[in-house]
Amino acid sequence: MNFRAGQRLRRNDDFRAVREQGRRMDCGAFLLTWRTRPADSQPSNPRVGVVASRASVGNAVHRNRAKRRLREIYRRHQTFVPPGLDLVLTARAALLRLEFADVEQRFANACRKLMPASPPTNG
RNA sequence: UUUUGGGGCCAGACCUUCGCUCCGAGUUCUUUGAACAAGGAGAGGAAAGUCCGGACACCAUAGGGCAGGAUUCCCCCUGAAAGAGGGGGCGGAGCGCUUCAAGGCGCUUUGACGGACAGUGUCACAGAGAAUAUACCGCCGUGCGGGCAACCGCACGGUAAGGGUGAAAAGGUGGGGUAAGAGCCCACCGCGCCGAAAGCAAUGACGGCGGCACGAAAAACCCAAUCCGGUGCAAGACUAAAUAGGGGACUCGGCGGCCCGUCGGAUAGUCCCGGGUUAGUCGCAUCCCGCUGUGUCUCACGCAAGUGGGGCAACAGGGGGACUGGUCACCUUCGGGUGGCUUGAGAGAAAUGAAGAUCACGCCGCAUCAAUAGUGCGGUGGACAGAAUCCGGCUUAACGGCCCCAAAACUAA
RNA sequence: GCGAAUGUAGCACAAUGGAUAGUGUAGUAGCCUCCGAAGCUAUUGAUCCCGGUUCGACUCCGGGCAUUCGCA
Repeated sequence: MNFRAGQRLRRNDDFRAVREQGRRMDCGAFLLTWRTRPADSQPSNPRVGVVASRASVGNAVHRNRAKRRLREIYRRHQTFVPPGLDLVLTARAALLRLEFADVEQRFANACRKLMPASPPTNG
């Protein structure tokens, strides 16, 4: 199960679009934000961006660690995410205190709710 | 053996499965190019803070002066340089010994360690007096008055010994001297000046002279000496794409604190409004060797420009070697060795991760044992912290372990 | 990453190196009022931290911490 740079959000515009037009779900350890890409771009694999701020997580070591855990969880469960979606995972303070399996379970539950949803797009 | 202080080193090891970044033999797609991929490499002692110093890049050709900033420079050594490191000298503080005391000697520790007769300013409160010293109490003398007297009061003088105030009271201690006192005189000490053994030097054993003339603070302004052009890899270079050859205002400008000087030139420059691009590549990666060039130091020749010799190694180029990891071949006393080839973290919303197992280590509990140790079982812990242009320092953070040195205490011989 | 600036009561600001660090507002208690508001009186509360210079530090100097800002 690969997870290359092409599957990640790399532009500031992408992050801003997800944050302004997307829907949110609080999963305790992290905040899940998602948005369907516009119809003109061909439907492809979902993309994801990971955010861990210094204020909520801590110093550089903890920020890197939080992002690695979120990336690893997404890598294992990316088949649950429908195509054509952009996700943003924002780390919360509790992320590094919880067990890895616990956080993994929370992401799987969130993806199950994600399936039937049809998030609004601004045409 | 324990404790304390100082210095140095390490920052658990190994295996399995999946994954990330870079390099990539090679394979496929008949090419430009794209996809897949064996294999290899992949965080620190502080990568941190960004406090100093450089390299490198651009801005003027980086020149002179002023302004501004930094440092102290008491000396020697190391270093490319440094608010860098090491050693010494000098001073402060503490402790011990000694002295009547001042002081001296030893040990430890510490010092942003030039200058307070170049100048300006400050020293609150308290206190009589705080920098041209000062007479409140006290001490002493003379005169007058009172009292039998001891003595008391007043006035005029002398006096810095004593009290008291303060952070600090204008050399200290002892003796002589005096009406009482005072470097007024003497001895020792301190201080200043001169000479000087020794030492590369700072410094200075020791000797002589001066009777004291020199309060603190320059981390107040300042003065002296030395150094510094500015900006920082988001420096900067190149390629591609896109938009526009707009509108308005002003003027010689480049010029970065200012001036001189210098350079360029109206098809010029600055500012504002509006519009567009904000994509990619390079910069961007081990260490050593002086071969060539740059730079720098030095010696010889020369009036000079310069020429020649030698030293240093920060930068550019080229060559060679070493080390780390890997691999292949050979040898082997099975510890390893020799040779060939290859590699040297380099991201860009930013790679080194996730899960599991074993061993070693620390701590806790239980069992075994008379007790400790040891052994067994179970639990638990591993900090501080993540490269972002590179290098030399400084500072700060932190769990634990090992080694060395010094001091003290205890035990044994 | 590189480079700057600022830290004083809960909040907004003062203080030449020298009394017990002030002012407004907020808080608490009391007075006033039928009850509140306003007003009056009293009171609590602070120099970001650690060192150094000085007789004496919010102030001067050094180191740390925190916050804010700028640069393609």
